[in-house]
Amino acid sequence: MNISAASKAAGLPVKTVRYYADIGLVQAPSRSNAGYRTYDDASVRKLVFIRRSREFGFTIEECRELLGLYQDQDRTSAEVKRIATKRLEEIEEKQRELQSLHDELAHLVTSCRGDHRPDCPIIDYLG
Amino acid sequence: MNISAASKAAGLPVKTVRYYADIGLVQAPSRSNAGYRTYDDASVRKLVFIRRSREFGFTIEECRELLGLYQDQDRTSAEVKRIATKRLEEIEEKQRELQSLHDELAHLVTSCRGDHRPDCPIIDYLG
DNA sequence: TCTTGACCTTCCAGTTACTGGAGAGATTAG
DNA sequence: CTAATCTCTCCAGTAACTGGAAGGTCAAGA
Repeated sequence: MNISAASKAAGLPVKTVRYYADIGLVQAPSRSNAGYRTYDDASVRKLVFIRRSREFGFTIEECRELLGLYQDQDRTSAEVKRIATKRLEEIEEKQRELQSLHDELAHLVTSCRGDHRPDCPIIDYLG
Repeated sequence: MNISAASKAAGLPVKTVRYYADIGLVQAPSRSNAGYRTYDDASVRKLVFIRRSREFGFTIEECRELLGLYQDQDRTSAEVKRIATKRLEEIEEKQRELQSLHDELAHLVTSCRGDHRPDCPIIDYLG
């Protein structure tokens, strides 16, 4: 499988697949005579694993860690749960921040008449 | 006022204040004989304006736009409201994404026993 | 007066996770 | 055979800073 087939199968851009190989996340198993990267199903599975983990907001380094656990037959589910729980807490923290941001900004937006006059409570508040 | 006094007054790191000058967001009004940047109260007010806008998640370019409106006596509150409303919609979109992410991950975390055995629904789901 | 330490300068590099493009070689279809 | 498509490597850029090196400046104390 050449890189574009692998990238389609994994749902990732070709550039990204190459990038993941560069940073040592998922190497192409081998090269063709012409030097083309050749992928097999196992690599594609790893790429899919990474794509999904990234969609969950795990950083590349967390993906590296998860991938290590994914490939490790002896890992305990406790280790995986620890990482996922940490990530969940980060999401919850982000949600709280976003909520207070939202409320404050929504208040400003509703209190601004939004007409052609120059007085604006948003600017007054920011300045 | 030297840069460190201005940075304290504005609540921003010195590096960031210098950076904002480099990208033409807030120039230091003048330099001392020794070449030190000298800030006045007006610059500090602009820095505070930017810090608060950044805390609201406006990008640097949006800050530039808002700063233009802030300094423009002829701007209408409608222009400001337009930018703030756009930002509010982005926040709401982000909240929805984060919520579905949260629910999915929370489901996985609760379904994982988190013991010393290797079977783990989180890994099963991601892989 | 000298020195010490805090403060200031510029410039370069690194961060995160890619993305775009140039220039060149390989492969495939018609 | 040629044109289109694919692939390669390498370089540079994104956003918004942050860290550090090397060196100039300033104020206070011995």
